[in-house]
Amino acid sequence: MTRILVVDDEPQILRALRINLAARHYEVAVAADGGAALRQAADWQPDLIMLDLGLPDIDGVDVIHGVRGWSSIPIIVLSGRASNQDKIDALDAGADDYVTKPFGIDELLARVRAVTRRAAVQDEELAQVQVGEHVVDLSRKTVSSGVRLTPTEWHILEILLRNPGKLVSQRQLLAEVWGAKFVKETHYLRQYMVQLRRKLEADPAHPAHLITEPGMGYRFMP
Amino acid sequence: MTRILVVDDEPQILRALRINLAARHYEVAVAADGGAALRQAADWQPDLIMLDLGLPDIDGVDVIHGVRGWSSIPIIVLSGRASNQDKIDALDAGADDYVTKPFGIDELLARVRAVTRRAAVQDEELAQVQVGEHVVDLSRKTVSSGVRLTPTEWHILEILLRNPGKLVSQRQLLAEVWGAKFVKETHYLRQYMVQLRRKLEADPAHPAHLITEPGMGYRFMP
DNA sequence: GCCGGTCTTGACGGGTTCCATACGCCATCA
DNA sequence: TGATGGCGTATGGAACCCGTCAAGACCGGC
Repeated sequence: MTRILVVDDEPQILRALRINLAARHYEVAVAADGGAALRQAADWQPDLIMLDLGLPDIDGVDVIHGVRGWSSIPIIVLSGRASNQDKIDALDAGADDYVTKPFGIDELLARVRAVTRRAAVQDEELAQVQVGEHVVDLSRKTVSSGVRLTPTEWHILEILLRNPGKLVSQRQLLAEVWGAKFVKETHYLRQYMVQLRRKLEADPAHPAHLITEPGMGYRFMP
Repeated sequence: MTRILVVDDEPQILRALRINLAARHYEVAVAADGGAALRQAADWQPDLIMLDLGLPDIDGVDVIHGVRGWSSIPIIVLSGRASNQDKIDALDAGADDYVTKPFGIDELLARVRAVTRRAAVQDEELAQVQVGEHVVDLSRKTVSSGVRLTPTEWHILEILLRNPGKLVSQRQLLAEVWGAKFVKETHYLRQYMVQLRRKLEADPAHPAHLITEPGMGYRFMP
């Protein structure tokens, strides 16, 4: 189910959007200011953000920057300001679409579908990945032959599998799984890479798919 | 260079868009009706399509369907019809954005950047450089034929490859890789240039791509 | 309160990478 | 022709990183 974070400081708009989106079977969370929005975006990991530019604490464009610093979640801007420069600033900051109030709910929903369409295509393609003898299903969180993974193991494996063939730095893995304060704790990774290889590799001592790049990071080889 | 196909039946709009886009260094092709648009899209392989809905031969939504049948090229719809249903139909047919005439050229350009941004991210990942017999992929941190590089080797090679044909001073290399305090330790560089040439050059004693400029620095020749 | 699974933390051996030193070659210039 | 400076190459030890084992801490369900 698609998770949408709605950010607006007007309670009645928040309420109207929540009801309309929930009726279309979206999962909805709300935030009333920029600080809450950034926190929610990080904690709740929405699939899309609807962002009003006129927030009480932080300027909307800065919220976009704040999110784009670590994520490429689609962002649709809702705004009362119809001026061209506002649109340009928001879009160039990293917004995916810009809708001017007042707007029809049906148009908004169509834009939501348009923006999420691409991301959905990519996710579906990545749903199942072959790792040696095993098939990993990322959306259903299952592995063939009854292999079971712990939450932390899933988290690490997902990051690696979403970047096939690409080097993923230890720093990035530690920051995404444990948080920014743990980027030096490389032995956490060593620990879990052993576990993953034991569960997925045919010969855990000589891994063929979960590869170490000494001094740099790890890599998933399809 | 980004290639944009502009589809509109009004010659003056076609002309205005062509001039404005060309001024921003986009490569532009035009089509005046739906048939020509579908042909051009297939033949010319644009990176983005700007599509007017009011075409003389085919309905704009059907043009979108025609393109989406075989491609996921980004499509921005330009339209005089401001009705909600038109927007919804176009977006659900597969358009990425919908702009209502009249529009500001700056807003349109911002939307072009927003729509092409995601595709651009994927293109960046094709940052491959040919070094003699080998192909170096900077984003994935891989070299063809199983050649492996250490972190320091990567660091030096990246700086050189990102400045193709340009002289990079020893001072700059030492400062970037080891820090400002090491700008005199030129023997570090000699050490690692040997290693890089051994791993990448066909004849390491007579390098063809990783060139020394005596007394000044090093240069990567494509 | 007990128990199983999971996550954190510590310690150790082996291998690789990095750094330091030494030496030979070559071009330039006196 | 000899001195000099910059460069390429070889080699050894130190530091670092990784994989592995093991044990304690934490957390949930029963």
